[in-house]
Amino acid sequence: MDAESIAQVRRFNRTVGERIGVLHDHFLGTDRPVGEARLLWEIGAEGRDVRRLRDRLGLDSGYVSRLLRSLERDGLVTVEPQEHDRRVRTVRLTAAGRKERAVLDERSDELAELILTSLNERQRTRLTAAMAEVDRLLTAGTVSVEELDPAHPDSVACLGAYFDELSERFEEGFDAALSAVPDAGVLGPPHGVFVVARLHGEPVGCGGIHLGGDEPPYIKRMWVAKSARGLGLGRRLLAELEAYAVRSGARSVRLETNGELREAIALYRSAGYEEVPAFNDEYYAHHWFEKPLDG
Amino acid sequence: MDAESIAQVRRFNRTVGERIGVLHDHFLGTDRPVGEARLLWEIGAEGRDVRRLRDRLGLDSGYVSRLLRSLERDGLVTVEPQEHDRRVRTVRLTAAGRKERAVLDERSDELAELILTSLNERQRTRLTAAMAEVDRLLTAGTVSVEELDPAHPDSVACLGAYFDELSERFEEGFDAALSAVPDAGVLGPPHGVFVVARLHGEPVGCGGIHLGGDEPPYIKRMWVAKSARGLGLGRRLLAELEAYAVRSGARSVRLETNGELREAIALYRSAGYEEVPAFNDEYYAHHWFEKPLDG
DNA sequence: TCCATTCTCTGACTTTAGTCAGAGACTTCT
DNA sequence: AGAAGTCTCTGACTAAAGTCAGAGAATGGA
Repeated sequence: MDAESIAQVRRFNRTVGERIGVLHDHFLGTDRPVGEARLLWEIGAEGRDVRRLRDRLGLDSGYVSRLLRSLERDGLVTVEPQEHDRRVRTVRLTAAGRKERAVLDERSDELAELILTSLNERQRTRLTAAMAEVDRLLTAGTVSVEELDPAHPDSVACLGAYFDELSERFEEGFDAALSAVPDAGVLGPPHGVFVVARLHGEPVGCGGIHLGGDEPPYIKRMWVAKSARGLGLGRRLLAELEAYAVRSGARSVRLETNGELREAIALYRSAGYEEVPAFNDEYYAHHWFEKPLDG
Repeated sequence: MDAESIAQVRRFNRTVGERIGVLHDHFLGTDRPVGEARLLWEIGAEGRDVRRLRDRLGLDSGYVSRLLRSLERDGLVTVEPQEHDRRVRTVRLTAAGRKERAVLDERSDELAELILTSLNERQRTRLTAAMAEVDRLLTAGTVSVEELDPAHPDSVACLGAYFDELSERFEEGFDAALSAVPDAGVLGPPHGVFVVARLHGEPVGCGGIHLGGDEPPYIKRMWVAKSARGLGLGRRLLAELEAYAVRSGARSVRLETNGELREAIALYRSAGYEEVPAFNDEYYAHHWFEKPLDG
């Protein structure tokens, strides 16, 4: 790693820590300890399971419990057992809690404004653009990719979201039953692998590969959630699947795609895929690609 | 302020807070409470007065005192009365203290590396570029500009640094005695104003304007420290001085500059200054400018 | 010289933030 | 049905972080 990059990151950490970190805690924590405020914020408008809260904030279970008790005493939240599993408890904001949360929300806005007001129009535009870039790239660094059973709830959630998106984007809609690999099962072990990307624990992308005897392996169901686009995640999932193919001794990989999916096509081309004649009769495919693997 | 900018700043605050803030404290605070570590860091290689430390970190005097006592017990710092004012005490790092500080330094590097390693080469370049931009603009937002007596030590420091820089940049050197406004005093009240820019309390830029009877006011001694360039500070100082001219009822302002000072010339042109025939006999001037003020 | 002010320190506190070891209610697996 | 495991909670702690009211030394100005 070159020293100049490291020095730049350090300068950034310092400036941002001073300018935002400090202000942030001061702003949020005026009426209420920071711990409680963070918790209140993290509960969200919909309510959340206690264990999720703990995970998200990385706190001890006893500690969270105590914080919740304190918020409950102040009438800001209610804690009730979940319908289906009465061990798990769900926290929900009361009307007062929502109000308090709205105050935090406002404070966040004020802080943001405070940062922007000292700049002129042009600087402001540049700052927000640069912040968006930093935000995107830092977020990209926290996405994890793991192999998962295609039947795992998170895999199923990804595939569902993918199919929904296809229905929306294809003029004729999308029916999984017409698609050549109707059962996602073949994408999992033993003849393949299915990977899921997570951001803060939430599944935000997936992809699978199937090893088919003498034929080159076949990549399918590549998807990235709208909220996680622009992070280079598609490329990363693709690389993961190709690496698996290489480990399995494959000399090339194949995939096909629909003409509507322009970003995907661009990704495949830029990742070294070449268009080839149709190698299957996938109903929704317009383009067939193959990439040689020299690993 | 538009909502989208605010939303972007908030997203940024959140991501950065999670990714850097949290890691930062964890990294620094492994052997030593965060408070002590921050203090140790802030003392710096040269030593620092206790009250400056307090100011910089925004802490209670009793608290700082206690932290220092703890660091002293561990043999990391020495605290001694200042030469000239024995009420003020100066903290200095011992050899052991410098060693401990070097460890913190290394941790900072490691944290920076950690952030970069999860990215590929291209993303890394983009990230550091964007960070530099954010850093610059956030810093720009904390620079304050105030009117100051030209004889104030900070004004004198700026002018000294300015003259040193001119000596370096002009092939023939620079001698203030040959310059048309030899006494900076005329730039202060009652016939003018002298402004100094500060970043974290340190003077980093200056400029003065002199109202000369029937002639248009005359801007002189505009300077920005190397460490503070790229923040749009020159433009800001200029605007400040022009605003003063407007308040004084002037219809235009004038200035002259040396051909070596290319950034300055570019700034003047882009700020609306037009080159005019020489209106004085400043020894070091090559270009004379005037800008109409319609305020 | 005296008085107001500045600066740092000490003692006596409080509040936050967090850890750890169970206990008890509930689910899931066999 | 019984055992093993999950999830949340309580009690009993500790360490860190910070506040507040003086006390005491030193300084600057009238």
